Amino acid sequence: MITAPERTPLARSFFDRPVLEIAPDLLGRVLVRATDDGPIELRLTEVEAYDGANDPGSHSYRGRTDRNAVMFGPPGHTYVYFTYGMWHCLNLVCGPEGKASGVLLRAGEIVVGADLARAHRAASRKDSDLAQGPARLATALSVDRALNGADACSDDGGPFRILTGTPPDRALIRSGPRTGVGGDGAVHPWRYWIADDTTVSPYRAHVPRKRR
DNA sequence: CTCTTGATGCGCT
DNA sequence: GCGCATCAAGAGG
Repeated sequence: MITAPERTPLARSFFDRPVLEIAPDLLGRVLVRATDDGPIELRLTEVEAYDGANDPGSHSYRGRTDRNAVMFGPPGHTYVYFTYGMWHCLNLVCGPEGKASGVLLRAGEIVVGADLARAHRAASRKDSDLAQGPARLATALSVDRALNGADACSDDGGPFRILTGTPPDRALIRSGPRTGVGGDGAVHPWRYWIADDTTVSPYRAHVPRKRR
């Protein structure tokens, strides 16, 4: 069978590189989420890099725990965590193995299965809102912790695949501080997005929560 | 459009 | 206990 080049799955070696190379290179790639009701395909428009070794913003900064264990495993797998008491966020583990780095998938454009995504995202009205933000993205794709550690680089019928897609012109790639990351982690411009794309989430600086 | 706030579970110190 | 890689609704401009 003939496979279009943009439909070629990314090899695991794609993720076995320094995370700061991988993160901008993920823009324009297509994440395929196979659900029981059918596929949902997401063109990535916004990501953030987390580098466990030197990065106080990373979940793996203080070493391995039960929660972040998959970040220390082989690249090309998912890392799903639960936050703010009600949301999930989806990351891709990057190599080299042992570095515990990863990329948070922050936003994208639903290119296939918008009806399925909308069913998961009852609050959304506009198509551009469906995956505009990390927890919205995970909700639209029906991702929770049951999918933590899934292999996204095998074609054995698992819940995820990642296709080559059509990366944007390098001139359209922007970078800046990561959303919601404070402290020493705020200095790194490790958020990457596609310029002028309506599915990119609005930037919010880190704000310590007030006591009540 | 922007800004504020409540909702909520749990990992970590 | 504190604080989080957040979202959605509501108020105000």
